Amino acid sequence: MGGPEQKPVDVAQLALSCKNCSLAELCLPRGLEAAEIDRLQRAIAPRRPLQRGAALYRPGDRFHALYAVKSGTMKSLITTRDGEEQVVGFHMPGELLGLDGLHHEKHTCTAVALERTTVCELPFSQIEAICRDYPGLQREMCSLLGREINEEQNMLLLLAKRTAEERLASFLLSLSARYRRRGYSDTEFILSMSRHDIANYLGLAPETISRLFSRLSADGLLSVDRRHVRIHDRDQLRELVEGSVGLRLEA
Amino acid sequence: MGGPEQKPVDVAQLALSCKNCSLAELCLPRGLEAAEIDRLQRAIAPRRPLQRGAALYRPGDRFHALYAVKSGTMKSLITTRDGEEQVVGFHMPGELLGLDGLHHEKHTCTAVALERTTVCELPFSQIEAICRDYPGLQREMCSLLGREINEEQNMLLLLAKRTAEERLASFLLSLSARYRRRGYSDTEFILSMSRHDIANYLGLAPETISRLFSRLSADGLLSVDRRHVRIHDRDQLRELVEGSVGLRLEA
DNA sequence: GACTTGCGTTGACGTGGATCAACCCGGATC
DNA sequence: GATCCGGGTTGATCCACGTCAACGCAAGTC
Repeated sequence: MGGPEQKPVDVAQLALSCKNCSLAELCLPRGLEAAEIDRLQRAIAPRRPLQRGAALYRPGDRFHALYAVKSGTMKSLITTRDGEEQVVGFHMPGELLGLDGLHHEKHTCTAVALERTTVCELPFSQIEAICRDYPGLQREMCSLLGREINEEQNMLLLLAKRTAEERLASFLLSLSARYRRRGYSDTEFILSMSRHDIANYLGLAPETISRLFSRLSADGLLSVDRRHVRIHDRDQLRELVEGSVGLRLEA
Repeated sequence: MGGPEQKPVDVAQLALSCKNCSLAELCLPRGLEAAEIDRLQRAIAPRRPLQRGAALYRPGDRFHALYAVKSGTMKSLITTRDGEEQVVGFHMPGELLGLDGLHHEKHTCTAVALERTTVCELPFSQIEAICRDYPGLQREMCSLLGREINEEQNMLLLLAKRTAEERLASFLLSLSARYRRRGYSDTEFILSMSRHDIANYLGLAPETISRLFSRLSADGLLSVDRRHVRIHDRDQLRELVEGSVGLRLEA
């Protein structure tokens, strides 16, 4: 183990090749050299699609890989002893999950598919090995972990300081930006998660989410039909997030 | 750069030697081999103590090192454009800070000393270099980043789901456990942060913290005098955290 | 020892969002 | 097309906590 020739390249893997992947720009290999990408994609294990509701891993499962979403959406959640759940993240195509297993080499989250979802499996032992030879990937990994930490800190602020309305507006803008990045419309999209999941994630009751959607809708900021969302006034939505205070400074 | 002999070893550095350090067990080099520790400690830069209120780094500062607290306490906080602050962590002796700078190589937090505090500076370029040669340190770094992520996820749950009382109880137990780990009393200690900081960290108002201290005190769970805390009934404190539901299962 | 300053406490009061409950609706099943 | 079912909406009510305001007290500072 550790040599450059790990596995024979088979057809299934070629189909998953990072170069051919439409998510190439979003995924792990941002800013890596060709040789690094080559070796990384040789490490990718093929995986069958997950059905809606299926778990990719559960708390206590041995951590052996990171996962990149190819299509579909997943959620990560932690569970307390008495069965209470906290959704800690949603993962869209091109986004990574599994970092919760890095400590102790055991997963602490449950990862569940919100719809039919396929993921790339990136065996962690391979990532580690490549990191040793290519500092570029090591950098990339650190940056990625750092981003996760920064994002969770922003989430702490959201939960500690924001009103329900600000939280939902912020959530919608985040979704919107993520859809834009991968080339979809940023003003019209389908929520892949239930009101219940959104509420849980934002530390609110599902009823509150429902009422807020109605209010924002009545105010003309957006329209909602079931899980179909269309944003009409992104600027005003953004003003809600900024808490109406400040930021008029630079206008 | 990159060779084994980076700098001449001087007296100041010897004084900071990881081997002599009373925090040896708590700090980064847990589970590393002698050679790795040797090289790591040669990289440690000496630093003058920070006065109470002084900032170690600010948002936008170039990230070039991680810091381990040697004595004193620090807090990390993020700031919004309109000056709003969110405390995202407290750092006690033996604990690390600076991970917020890993993404983009710029810090996003402000790190402030809560009292006179000294820190070890671990230049990140050195850590990276050593990681390449010693897989043990690479593992350690990943584990450490993973722990940070896990802890922040637990914090999300705390903010999203817990009542004020549960939050404070949880915070006190966390402090208590951290004091114990470093050999201090876990039932009697001095809070190095203000009520304001605690409240901010826990997403509450300072008045609420004050009232809760009074109540817990009246109920005999603990006694407080200014910043001096003594825990009388740790079990009952723990019951508050568990939310009174469940967990009676295994008793 | 008077004066300030900043932190902490306590009380009175108002409210944002949780909770409880009823109902609606679209999609699946037969 | 009747039945069921899970998710979503809406309304009525309640309460945990924020807000505002007054006050206490320790530690400087002159």
